[in-house]
Amino acid sequence: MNASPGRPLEFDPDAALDAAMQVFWRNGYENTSMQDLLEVMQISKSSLYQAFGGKQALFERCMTHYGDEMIGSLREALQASPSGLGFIRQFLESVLDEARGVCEARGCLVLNTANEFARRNPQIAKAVSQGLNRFHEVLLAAVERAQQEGEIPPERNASMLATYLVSSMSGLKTLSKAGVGEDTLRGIIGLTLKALQ
Amino acid sequence: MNASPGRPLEFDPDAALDAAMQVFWRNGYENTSMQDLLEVMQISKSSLYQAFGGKQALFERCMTHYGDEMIGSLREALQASPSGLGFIRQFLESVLDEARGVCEARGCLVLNTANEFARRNPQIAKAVSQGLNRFHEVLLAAVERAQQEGEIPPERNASMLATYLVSSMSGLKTLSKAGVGEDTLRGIIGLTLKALQ
DNA sequence: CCAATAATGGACCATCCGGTCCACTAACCA
DNA sequence: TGGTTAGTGGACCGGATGGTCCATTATTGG
Repeated sequence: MNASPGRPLEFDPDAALDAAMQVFWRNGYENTSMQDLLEVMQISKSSLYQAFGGKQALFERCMTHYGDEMIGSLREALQASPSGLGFIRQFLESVLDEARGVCEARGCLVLNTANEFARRNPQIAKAVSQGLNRFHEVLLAAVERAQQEGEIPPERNASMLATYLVSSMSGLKTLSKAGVGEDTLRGIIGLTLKALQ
Repeated sequence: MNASPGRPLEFDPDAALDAAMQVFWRNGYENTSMQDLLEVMQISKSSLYQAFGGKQALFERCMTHYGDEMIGSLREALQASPSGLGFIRQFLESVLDEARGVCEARGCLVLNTANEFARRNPQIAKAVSQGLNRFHEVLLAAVERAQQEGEIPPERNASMLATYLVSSMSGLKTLSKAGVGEDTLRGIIGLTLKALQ
């Protein structure tokens, strides 16, 4: 009764979704064509429409998928981290990998999308907003933990600091994309961390 | 001998360039079509290619034009401002206009372009880098003036602080595009200003 | 008035866009 | 084995894309 009647899928929907996410992440929405998607997803156009509905619907699922993956690994990193502030530093310093060329400077899918669409598309604006909130949640937990651990003064507004960190990360990602060097990014990170005190 | 032989231009190249810049600024490069450009520039396609060479060449000139305009008015504002730090506050708070709906949330053309192209297009990457440097120059002057006026400790690295301000502005613009509210943006600005001390 | 020069409008181009449709095929159940 | 269900490949769609080309028009200097 688990197996549905009829011909089974010839591809792994999760793998296809992940592949699509990677392309959207690298190139943005407008700059990713159907053909690009079909190539990396290893799928025929019919299957894409059958399984995901269309380009924008697929994109929205990619946004959610991105959030799931990112927030998941961030939560793990926070739990594994010896200190809340250490996690925050590690979070900010992850941008250095891009500058060092360890990985592509493709930024963050949520922030990229915020920049590409602004508020022109309400549906996507909502997805962006949700994505941002999820990042905020994790950072809020990290700030509160750092406060309990005495690394951030307890009287500071934790939610505000979490938002500040999102904003800082956004700026760092953009400057990284603009080709700003590792040392400069390090300096900004230092200033940002000092602002938490 | 000043007048060139042949038929004279029927349009004002500066006005056309400015109109093109506005559209690119609002919609980004990929999301601006030739038709969009022709409409706002009030020009025929031949004239556009004749006068500007093509879409990308026009875009690069728009980037420069944007820098000229922005840096010019920022310099004026800095000179007119009663204090260096006051100018910096005013600079950061300009993002609130977008959140309040006073003007469109179209961000900053240079930062938008950094996000849209990353480093995929070397020519445009160079234009972005130049644009960023020009902003850095003005902010550096503002920080140094604030230091002379005793509003920022003289031992702080002025260039680093200027870069930090560029990064902060970038984050603010992105969050504004993402629909973050005015009060939240105000909070981030407060934290950013405190980091200068 | 007549070449020479140069801007203009608009036709035209191949290509790609996202999306639809349908004949074909593969798996399930009876 | 036969009928039902559903995924797949590929042809096809109208429209938009950025870009080219040329005949026409307007202005110059001689």
